Amino acid sequence: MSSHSHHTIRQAILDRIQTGEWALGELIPGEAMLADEYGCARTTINRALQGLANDGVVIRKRKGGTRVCDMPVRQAKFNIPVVREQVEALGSVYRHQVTRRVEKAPPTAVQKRLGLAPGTKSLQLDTVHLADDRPFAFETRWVNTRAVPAILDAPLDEISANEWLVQTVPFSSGDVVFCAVNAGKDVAEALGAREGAAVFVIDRTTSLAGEFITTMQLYYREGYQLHSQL
Amino acid sequence: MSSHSHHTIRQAILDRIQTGEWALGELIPGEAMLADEYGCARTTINRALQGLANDGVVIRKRKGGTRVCDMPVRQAKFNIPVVREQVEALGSVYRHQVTRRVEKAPPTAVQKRLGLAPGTKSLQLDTVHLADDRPFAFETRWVNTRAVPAILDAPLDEISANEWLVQTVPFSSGDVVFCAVNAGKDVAEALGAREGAAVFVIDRTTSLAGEFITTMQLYYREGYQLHSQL
DNA sequence: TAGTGGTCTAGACCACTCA
DNA sequence: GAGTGGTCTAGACCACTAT
Repeated sequence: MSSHSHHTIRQAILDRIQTGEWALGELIPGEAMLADEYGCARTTINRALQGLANDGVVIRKRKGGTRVCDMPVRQAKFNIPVVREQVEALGSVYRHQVTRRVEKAPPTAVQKRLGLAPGTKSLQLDTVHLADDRPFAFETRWVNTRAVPAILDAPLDEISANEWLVQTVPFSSGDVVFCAVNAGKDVAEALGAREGAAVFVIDRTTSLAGEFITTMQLYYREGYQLHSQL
Repeated sequence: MSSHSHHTIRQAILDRIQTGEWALGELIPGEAMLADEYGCARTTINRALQGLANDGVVIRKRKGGTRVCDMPVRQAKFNIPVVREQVEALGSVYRHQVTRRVEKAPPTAVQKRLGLAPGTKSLQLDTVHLADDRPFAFETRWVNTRAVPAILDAPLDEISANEWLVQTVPFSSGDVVFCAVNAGKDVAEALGAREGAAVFVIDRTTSLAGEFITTMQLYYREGYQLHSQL
């Protein structure tokens, strides 16, 4: 009876795919048939298959049936934690320093990203994140003060802009880009690295309800790695 | 009362969180209560909330209720496609070249990763992936021939090892690491880049049913970016 | 121990899409 | 037009855990 849980059935079906019972791209039996085979309700099969579809293992189409994904695209889910938590997870003491704070009209690239009218002022913030007083990451950020005016009064020496935003504007959406760059003079200096060092970068722009909030680049110190399961 | 779809309700609840109706870390009403409020079955509320929990927006505990996640960890889901598809998605012609193919005992680091007994031979493969005959990525790989003996007879000049493995051993699990490194002499040469260039690396080890299949590092050409939504 | 989420069921209807 | 997945419901029981 416990073999009727959608988890169990999902794993059972995955096994049958992995053992090659159904080849890549092949149609697998319909929900009704599987429900009959496993002796459970169709709803349960549905959940199991939706889970597999969500993981990219199968593709489902109404009337088209369910088939094994013929070009399995590996999906990896990453957690992008607040820097302070990363540092503390390493057992180090976190501290941050705001190295620049100005209000001015951003360069056009940033202006476009934030969807601002030309000449609109924004808040530019550079922050160095420290682990045990050694540089851990360097952050350059522009904040759309029109969307989040309250940030001008935030105590950014006590709480990093990132955390302040997370607490104030939670669950905004946006996009992320990962890449590698050679450290320029400014980044190298902030991180205490040599110029030209390979640095891992997270570039992120977030918005809420269609309004852009902030855009930032986070340069991690050398050797940083981002882990995930797949 | 209006729309009873779990998508709609999920969005409605998310809105109520984003507008601050429920603060970070705060308990939100139980399923039964929400079901009553929205005039739908508890099952429907359950689906909506499970979705939000899956996205890290809320945390749910039996008896503890559902509360807004107080330290929102941004989650990003990435697709890691087969290199050929990446190249073709750019509108370029894909080709690959196997630059090294030897069977020998791997260094201890690789031996441990693949869970091999000391001295066990493995297949080492270096591959250059080309886009319009220009280097796109450089791959170094070790394959556990005990787990996948058939690869010794695979036509790896026609199909890349990656694709052959994907088709032969689909949906294996494993882990991924992203990082940035300065190109060494070999990588620089393979990619046609200068030594020391910042290179984006995907390091991946996959296994199936507890047996390690393969481990590889994929070095992308300069300027490569990995995109995602959050 | 009581309360909350987790899940299964049986039945129903709908929406999409392939032929 | 017909077949398949998508979803909602009402009810039931279970499993976990906070108090």
